[in-house]
Formats: sequence, C-alpha cells, structure tokens
Amino acid sequence: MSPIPPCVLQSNKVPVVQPSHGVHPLTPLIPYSNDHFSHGSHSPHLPADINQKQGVHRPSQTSDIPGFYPLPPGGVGQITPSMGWQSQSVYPLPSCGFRQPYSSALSAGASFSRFTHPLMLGSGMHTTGIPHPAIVPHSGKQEMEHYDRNMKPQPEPKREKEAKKPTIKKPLNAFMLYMKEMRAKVIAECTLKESAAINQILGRRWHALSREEQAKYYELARKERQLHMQLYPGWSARDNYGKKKRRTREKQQDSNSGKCVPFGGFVSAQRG
DNA sequence: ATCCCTTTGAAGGTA
DNA sequence: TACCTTCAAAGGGAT
Repeated sequence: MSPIPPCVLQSNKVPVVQPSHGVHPLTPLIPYSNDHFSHGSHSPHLPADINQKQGVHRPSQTSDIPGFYPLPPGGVGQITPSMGWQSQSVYPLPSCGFRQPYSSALSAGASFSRFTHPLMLGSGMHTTGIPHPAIVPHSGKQEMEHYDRNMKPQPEPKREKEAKKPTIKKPLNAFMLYMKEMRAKVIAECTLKESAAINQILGRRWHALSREEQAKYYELARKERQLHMQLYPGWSARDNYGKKKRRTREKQQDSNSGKCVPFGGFVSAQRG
C-alpha cells in the first residue's frame, strides 16, 4: 500500500482511489498534542457535536469553554488550556489588533489567527466591545478580500461606507479549519497555487486522516461555533445569504448527476 | 473587476 | 425526515 504521493492531483474529475485509513499522506498534522482533545470526557471522535444540534446547544451551559467568556473588552481573553495548540485561540481577541498573516504562521501550533482583522478595530466590534474577525465590512464584493490582503494600509476613501455594514461571517467548519492550516503545506509540497487543485488534495487528505485526527478539527469547529454563538447570539447563517453574487450555473445539472468525483465519492449537489 | 473552481461541513429552507 | 441550497477559505484562472 503506497501512500498518496504528496502531490497527486487527479486531473479534474477523475475518480481517485481512496487511500486506506491509517495512512496519512499528510502526516503530522500539527505538533499539537492529542491530549488536548482526548483528555475530554467524551470520545474524541465525532466530537460531541457531530451529533450536532447538540453542538449548537445553548451556550449558556457550555462550561465546555470556560474562560472564553466573559471576555474583557479590548483585552485578551483568558484562553483555556483546552484550546490547546492554538493557544492563541481561534479568537485571539488581540489587544493591539494586528497579527501576522495566518499563512505564515501555519506551521507549528498554527494560530488560526484569521480573527484579527485590522478593520475590526473599527467595525468588527461586537456590541459588547469584543472585536471579532468574523465581522468584516461588507464591501459588496466577495465579502471581504480576506483579511490578509487587506492588511496593507491603503488609503481607503470608502472606509466609512464599508464600516457601515459589517458582515459577520460563518464560523469555519472542521474541514475549513483543516484547510486553512494545511494549505500552506500543500502549496509548499506541490508548488501549486490554484486553490481548486489544492482543495482537491486537501479533501483527499482529509479523508485519509484518522478519526482521531479529524476529531481535533471537529472539536475546534465546535468551539468556534459556540464562541460565535455567544458573540453574536442573534446571528443566522441566513444573514449572509445572497451576499455573494453568483452567475448562472448552467452545467450544474449535466456535469454532476451522480458522477464520480475525485475520491470516489459523489459530488454533492453543490455547484458544478 | 468580479465570479468560478474545488473541497467538506453547518445551517436554513422546503416538501 | 430527507433533501437541496448557500456560505465559509483561498487564489489562479476565466469572463
């Protein structure tokens, strides 16, 4: 059984043979210690929340993430050890508001620092005064062009306009968190840049992860959702519906209908 | 300048 | 309940 070559990118839409479980082409995810997640009372896999609806249980009872709240306004929230490797927390709650582009910090203990958008200093402020990266000014385009890109201090004439309609982004799910973390690594290995191609690889690697490894990300995602819920109690995913303009998708039907997709799965009804 | 592609998962809507 | 749709990240490519 040979592990997946680092950069096997099946030419589009070619079914890929799924590697057997246990083989981690990707290998060491991050140097975080498992106990951060396995210490818990509930079994690591399908983290408590996988059976969601439960992950969505009211935050009030979530003693699960003590220390997150109450967050000192403008201060650095006390991050519980349970956050483990991402000690900087998914919600860094920066005291100064700036950070390194996450991609550069991806490697070890990568901080999911997507949540520190400079713009938030102005608009990304929760009613409680807690800055949150999920809040981005709604510029009308692809939401925001990624925090990092906006880092450069441009003389923004339309700053005011943007600050008017902040958009609260969805919390990232487990796979998204995984992607954010591993993207740089894949890019380095494969010298690829196209996100679509990279995402295909990441999708396969995600499946190749052991349940325990995936559980880490499910747990992280669960915490993200919880925190997100607490920060924005009234927020709904639907709030962002329609904010992305989409072109007509013609080929959705014909190209999709149950075709094999990389990884031997079937395309989800998502776009085509 | 803006959307598409590509992935998985969460969540809302509809039948 | 089951299924469908949209969005979340990301950046090169297409329009």
